[in-house]
Amino acid sequence: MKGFNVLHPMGWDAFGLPAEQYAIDTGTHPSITTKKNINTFRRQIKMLGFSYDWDREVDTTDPAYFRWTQWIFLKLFNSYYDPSWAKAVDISLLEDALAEKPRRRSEWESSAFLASWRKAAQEAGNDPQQREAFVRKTVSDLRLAYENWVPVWWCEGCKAVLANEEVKDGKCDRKGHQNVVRRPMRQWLLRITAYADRLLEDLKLVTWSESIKEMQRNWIGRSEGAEVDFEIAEGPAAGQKLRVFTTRPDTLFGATYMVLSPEHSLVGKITASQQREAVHAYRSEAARKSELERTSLDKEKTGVFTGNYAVNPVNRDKIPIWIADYVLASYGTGAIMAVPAHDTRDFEFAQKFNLPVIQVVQPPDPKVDWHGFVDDGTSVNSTGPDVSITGLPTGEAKTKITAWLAEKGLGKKAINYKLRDWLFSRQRYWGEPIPVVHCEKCGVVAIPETALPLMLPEVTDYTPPATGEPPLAKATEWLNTVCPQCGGPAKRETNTMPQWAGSCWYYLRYMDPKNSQQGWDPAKERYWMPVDLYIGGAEHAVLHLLYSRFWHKFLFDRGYVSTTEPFTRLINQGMILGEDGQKMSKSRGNVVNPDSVIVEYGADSMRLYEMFMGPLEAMKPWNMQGVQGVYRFLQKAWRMVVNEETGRLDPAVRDAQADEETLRLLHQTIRKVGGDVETFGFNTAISAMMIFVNHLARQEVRPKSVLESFVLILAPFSPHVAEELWSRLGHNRSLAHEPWPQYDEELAREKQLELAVQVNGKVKDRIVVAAEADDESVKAVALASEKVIAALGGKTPKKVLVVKGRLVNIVV
RNA sequence: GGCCGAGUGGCGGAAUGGCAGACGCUGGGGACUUAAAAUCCCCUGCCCGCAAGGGCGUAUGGGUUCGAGUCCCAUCUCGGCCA
Repeated sequence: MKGFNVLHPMGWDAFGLPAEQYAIDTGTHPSITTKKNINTFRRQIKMLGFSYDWDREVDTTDPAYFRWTQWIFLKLFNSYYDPSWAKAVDISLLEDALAEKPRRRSEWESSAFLASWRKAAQEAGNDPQQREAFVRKTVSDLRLAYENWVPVWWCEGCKAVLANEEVKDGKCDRKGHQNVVRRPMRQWLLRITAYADRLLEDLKLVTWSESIKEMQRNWIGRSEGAEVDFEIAEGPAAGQKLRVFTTRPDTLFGATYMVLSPEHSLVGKITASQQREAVHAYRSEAARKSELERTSLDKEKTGVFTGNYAVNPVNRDKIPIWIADYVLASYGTGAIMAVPAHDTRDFEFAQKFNLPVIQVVQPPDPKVDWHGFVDDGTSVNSTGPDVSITGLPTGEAKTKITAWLAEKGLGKKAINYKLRDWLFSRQRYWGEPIPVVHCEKCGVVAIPETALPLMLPEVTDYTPPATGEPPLAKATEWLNTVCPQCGGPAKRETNTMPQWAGSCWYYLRYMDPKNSQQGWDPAKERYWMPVDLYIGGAEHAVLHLLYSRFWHKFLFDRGYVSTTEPFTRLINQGMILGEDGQKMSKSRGNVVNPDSVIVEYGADSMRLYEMFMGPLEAMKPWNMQGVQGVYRFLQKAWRMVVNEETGRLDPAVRDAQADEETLRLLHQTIRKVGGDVETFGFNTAISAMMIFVNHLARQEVRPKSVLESFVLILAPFSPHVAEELWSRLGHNRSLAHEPWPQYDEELAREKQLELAVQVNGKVKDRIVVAAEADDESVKAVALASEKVIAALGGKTPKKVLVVKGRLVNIVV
């Protein structure tokens, strides 16, 4: 109606566990269940009359779709991240550089990153075989999609690996299974950490709510500090370096012990024999706990002494090395220097195990206790044989000690992120197959793009083998294949992609959904991108939205998209709760089924009520009586036009001139509704339309032109009723082709205004003045009011304030 | 524990620093009807008062301002995310 070309699509992100679980339980192929559910959702959505462009419908489980998900995976597999250029680059450049191929020499010579790897390759030796092995390892280590053995959450109940975010309170968040343990497995990972800084930086380019941005910042968790090397003091590992990350290098002199995470690779080597048993027992205990349990502040601290010591580089002190589960292998280096005086967790731990606490920071306020003081202050007791930071404020102390460490080769400035690489494989059937094979001779080999889509094998048994291998391992015919590189025997990758994969790029497919030659046509991409408005639940704040941004930036680097960010504006619609104010759930029995609401009140009432309930972003409870309310409004709007007795146009509807008041209200309503739509204030837009209908329904003459304008502004909210009224008003073309009504500022203007008159801020009277009256005459009318004179009680006003169109305040 | 957000009638919620409670629901009264539903009209924040009228009110306490639901400080409660 406003003449914009709007792409308003709908699609289905349909890979995932529920359909697979159902398949395991019933033997029904997940694609059948998925199709059935899609059909139900589509029917319900169509019933509500949303004007989605169904020609653009996508389904992430459709081979014509996931072919391109797999294609993006291959692009990731065939790229490395070049920090000196801060972008992803085709892996062939790395290969050429390491092999010193003349091809693209000037290109690879200009990368400092490639230069350092070339140097490493030269140092690997001159033996061609050694050299080749080094190149091969380096190339596979630097890919953006890579394999690694990682301790992952293994759910005994699901027989599947869970992502960190699927484990809540040490339980499986999907099915509530209790038996979740850490276990190392071969996994695929995507190097999202390479993009950490850009994902952080570019948040300033998008119009999202501050809270969502903040969640992403916290999730990425960038912190600046230093890496410091301590030396192992005793045993066979003596002299080896134990690296820690700390955000507080200024507190190094207060380090009284060290803590390794139980999983740390050095634990075995450094543990003294008399402590071996205790350490082993503690490690297996820790494997069962979730990070939440382990790092919770109110939890009683636990830990075991390894029997070994480390040397503090700043003062040569020998300090004991412990292991404790409050240190996580996945954060920093998996080891910390403990400064109990100025870290809450270290302090608790030291108290419990009677470890020394040394003050090294003086709080700015001398009344504040330094025990457990974690903020900035002034360094004290921080003088060693070679360096001193005593007397320096925290900021300067950090800089000085870090510079000293770097100079002595004992450490360096470092930035650490909480963000981990994205665990990108699942041991499941119902997901996109990862398009690589494992060849005995060539290792991991990507299948050629022309062989995509790589289909899932048809199977009858969806249960995973108890070995922990994915279900696809059972499909032997599919599994055994030939290597695309050497033609020898090879096995297909049996892991599938996680549910997030398909939804990472679906917005791009909407722009060109039927293209069989490419994922999307670059010209169409340039025309439509970026997504102007993205509406979704806040539950996607960190995962989907971060993954999607990561893929988009990667595609940008490789030249496949033209924008650095995919979603310009993001709005999080609030959740609708059940009538009891609780989250809707089958078990609570408070679920509202749209089908039955539509049968009783119609689709327009359902739509209108959802918009009228309150602000779009707020969480709000459903209320059937509220539906009844908007239903009444629609009925009234209907009767304003159609006579219920005759079923024809009401006699009050005439080709008449509208009176001044009606016309004014109409133009005010058009203005209000139009403005509210821009700001997503649907609830107040509907309220304005209610006021309009309440007025017009009372009129004995209802000018047809006024009704027509009203029906047009009602249409986006209540399309079915509006179309029908439009037709009853004598039109035989859909109103969707009509222009949005314009309002006339002059006609919308009030001619007379009622102003409040306050004496010392309290309302004493109301006066009516002409809208264009100047301040002086308004003042005069206000001061002439009897009630005002009475309230003044003979006193002379000190000041009289006139607020245009609002009120007069008389100060005495 | 940290970060973010929010606290307004019986309920959902309105309110560019300018008349708090728009609009809707609920409840009450009335009209129409044999009756009911639907519809229409009136009332509906709390307290005092027969009334006219007055007082108090946006979680709590303070502050800025002619004027604060709105801005600032502190506290409490709830929600979300993280640990």
